[in-house]
Amino acid sequence: MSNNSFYITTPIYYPSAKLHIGHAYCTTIADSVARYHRLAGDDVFFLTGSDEHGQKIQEKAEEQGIKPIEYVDKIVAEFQNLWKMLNISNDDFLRTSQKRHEKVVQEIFRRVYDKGDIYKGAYKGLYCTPCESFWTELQLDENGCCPDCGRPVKEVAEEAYFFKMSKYADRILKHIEDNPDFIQPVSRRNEMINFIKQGLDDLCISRTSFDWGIPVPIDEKHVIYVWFDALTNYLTPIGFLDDKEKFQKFWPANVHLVGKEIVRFHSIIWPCILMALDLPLPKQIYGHGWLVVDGSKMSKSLGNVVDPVELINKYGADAIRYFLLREINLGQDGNFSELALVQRINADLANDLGNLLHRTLNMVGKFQQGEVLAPQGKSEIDQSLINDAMAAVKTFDQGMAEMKISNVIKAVWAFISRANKYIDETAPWALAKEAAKKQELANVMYNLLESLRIISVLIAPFMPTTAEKIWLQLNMPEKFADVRLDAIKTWGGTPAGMHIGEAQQLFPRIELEKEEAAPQKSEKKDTKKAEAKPAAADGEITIDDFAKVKLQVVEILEAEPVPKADKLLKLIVDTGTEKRQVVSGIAKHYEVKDLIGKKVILVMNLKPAKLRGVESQGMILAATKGDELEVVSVDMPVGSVVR
RNA sequence: CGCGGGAUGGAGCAGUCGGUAGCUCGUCGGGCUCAUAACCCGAAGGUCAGAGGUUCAAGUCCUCUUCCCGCAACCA
Repeated sequence: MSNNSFYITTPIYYPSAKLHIGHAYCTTIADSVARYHRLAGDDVFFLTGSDEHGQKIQEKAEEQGIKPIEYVDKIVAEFQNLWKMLNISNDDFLRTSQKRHEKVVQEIFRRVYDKGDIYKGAYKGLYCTPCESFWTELQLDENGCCPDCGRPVKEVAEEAYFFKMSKYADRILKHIEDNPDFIQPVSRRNEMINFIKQGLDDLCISRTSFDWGIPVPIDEKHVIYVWFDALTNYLTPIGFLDDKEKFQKFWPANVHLVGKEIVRFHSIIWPCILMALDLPLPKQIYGHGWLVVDGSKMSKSLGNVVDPVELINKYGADAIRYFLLREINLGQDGNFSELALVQRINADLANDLGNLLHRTLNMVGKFQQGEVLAPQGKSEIDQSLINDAMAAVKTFDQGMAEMKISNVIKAVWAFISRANKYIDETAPWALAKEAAKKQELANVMYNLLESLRIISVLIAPFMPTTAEKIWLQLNMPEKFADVRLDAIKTWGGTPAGMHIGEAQQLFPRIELEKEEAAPQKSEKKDTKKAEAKPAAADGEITIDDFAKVKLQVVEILEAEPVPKADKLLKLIVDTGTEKRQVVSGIAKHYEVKDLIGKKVILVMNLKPAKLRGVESQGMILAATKGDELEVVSVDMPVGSVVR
C-alpha cells in the first residue's frame, strides 16, 4: 500500500511545567508510527504542539512577573528541544498562541455560531480553579469539593457562550456504536458509551475571567475557552483555512493518539464540534496508558518525576525509545524503572543486536577480508533463516499498521535471536578452517549480512539512529533515508562484491555494579534501587534492611493539640542536634504536661508527611494493644542511637 | 454501592474468535569460542486471586467475593 495519506497527532501539551517521561512516551509512540508509515511509502503528516492559553498559564506568568507569551515561549522551547533530542520527526509544531491558529479558531467559532449551535447564556457554576473545571452540585465529592482534586470550589456566575453539544449526543453515540475501531482500546470505548448515555450537557466555550486566550470574534469581552481553542489545533496545520488540497488529503486524521484521561474530550466533544462544522470525524482515537515509576505514580511529592532529558543524556535517545516502545503495552499502564531500562539495554541492545552485528562484521573481516561474496545455493538451515526473515517483515508490516508496537518489536527481536542461533548452527569459524568449505562460509556470511540489512530497516521506526548506524557499518550503497519497506520484502538485497564498513560497538554494556557504586545525586535513587531488589520472602528483612531505619532518643520540649484533630498532638522534640516538629496520634492517651521532658524514641529518617496540614518530621514509637497505648520511653541521653 | 485500572511460575509481562499455559530477565546444568564475560541448547518453577455458573471445553464468557493501585496542582 503506497501513496496513502496518513495523519497522526499527539495531544498538544500544556506548558505549565517541564515535560516528563510520560509525554516523551506518547510522542515516541506517535513518532514510531509516523516513521513506519513513511517507510511504507505513505504520505505522512505528523503533528504535535503546545496548548498555551488559559488561566493557569496566565497566573504562572503573573507570579514570575512576565507576560504569558514570554512564559510559554520559554517552556515551549524546552518542549521542542526535547523532541529534537528524542529524534521526533514531527512535520509541524502547532502552538495555540500562533496567529494562524487564532484565525482558524475564530473562523470555526463564527461558522458554528452562524449555524445556530452557539448561544449566549449565563453560567452559574461551581468552579475549581486549579482544574479549570466547572462542576454541578451532583458531581462534587462528599465534602462538597472538586471531585477531581478534592479542593474547594467557588460559585461563579458569568456570562458565557455555549456550544449545543447535547444536540449531537445521539449522533456521536451511534457513531461510536457503529464503528468499533473508533475508540481504542475497547475498555475506553465502553466507558465513553456509558458516559454519553448519561446525557450530554451543552458546553461552556468562553470565559470572561481571564484574557490569555483567543478573543471571541463577535464579543471582545470573551476569550475562547479550552475546547474550541485546543481541540481545533488538529485542523490548523493541514490547511483548514488556506490550503484546500492539503486539507482534503489529510483530513480526517487517521489517529489522534491521546492519554487515557483525555479520551473523553477527543471521542465526544471533538466529534461533536466536527459535526457542527460538517466535517468528517477522525478515524480513530487511541488512548494510551500511563507510566508508573517503580510501581508508583509519578508525582512531585514522591520526588519520582522522571526527566527524559536526563535519561537521554545518560543512555541515549534510541535506548529510551526502545525501552518505552518495547516494555509498555500500548493502551495499558506500564512500569518505568531505570533498572529495567538498563537490563533491556544490556540484554536486547548490547547482547542480542549489537553483538550480532559486531560478531558478523568481525567474521566477514577475518574470514573474507571484509568482502561480501556472492552466495550460491541454499542449505535447509539457510532457507529456514530466510523464511523467518520474511515472516518477520510481514509481522512488522501488519503489526505496525495496527499499532501493535510492542508485539512488533518482540517479533523483530525474535528474528535477531534467530540470526544469532544461525551462527551457532552453521559454526562459520569451523568452516573457515577448511578450504573446501569456502563457498559454504560465503553463504553463511552473506545470509548474516542480509539479515542485518533487513533488521536495520525493521528497527528504523523505533531506533532511527541505531538503524542508520547499522546500515553504515554494513556499508550499503543506498542512502538510508531513501530506503523503503519494499527494499526488504524480498531476500537478497545486499550487493555482492562490496566491502563492509568498520565494526563499531552499537551499545556498550552498562555495568550495574559500577552504576550502583557511583554516588547518586539524590537519596531517592537509593530508595529506588533498594526497592528494586527483590525483598526476601514472607516479609523477612535482612539486618541491612533494618539498619536503614534510624532510631534515636529525643526529648519532648513542647506539645500542643492539633486543631480539628482529636487524636493528634504536635510535638517539638530535641534530637541533640536540632529541634524537630513531629505530629503523633497520642492525644487520647497523654496529657500535654505529662509529655514535656519525656525521652522517647524517634524514627529519624521517615519521609516527612503532613497530617491535618501540619508537617511531621518523624514518628514516635509507641506500643499499642486494643485501646491502650504507651509511648516507648527510655532513660538514655538525648541523641543516643537505638539499634 | 464515587470513577477507573489491575490480580497469570522468583521479578516484569503476553495470552487474538473460549480448544494441550507462553515470553523476557533471574536460577541451575550443558555446548561453543566468531563476538560487547557476549551467543546457542536444556531443566526446574504456575491448582492463571477466590467461589459459583454457562459449555464437550474457560486464564479467556457471566455472577459474586477478596486484595492491590490511580483519581493529592507535573497529570501524557
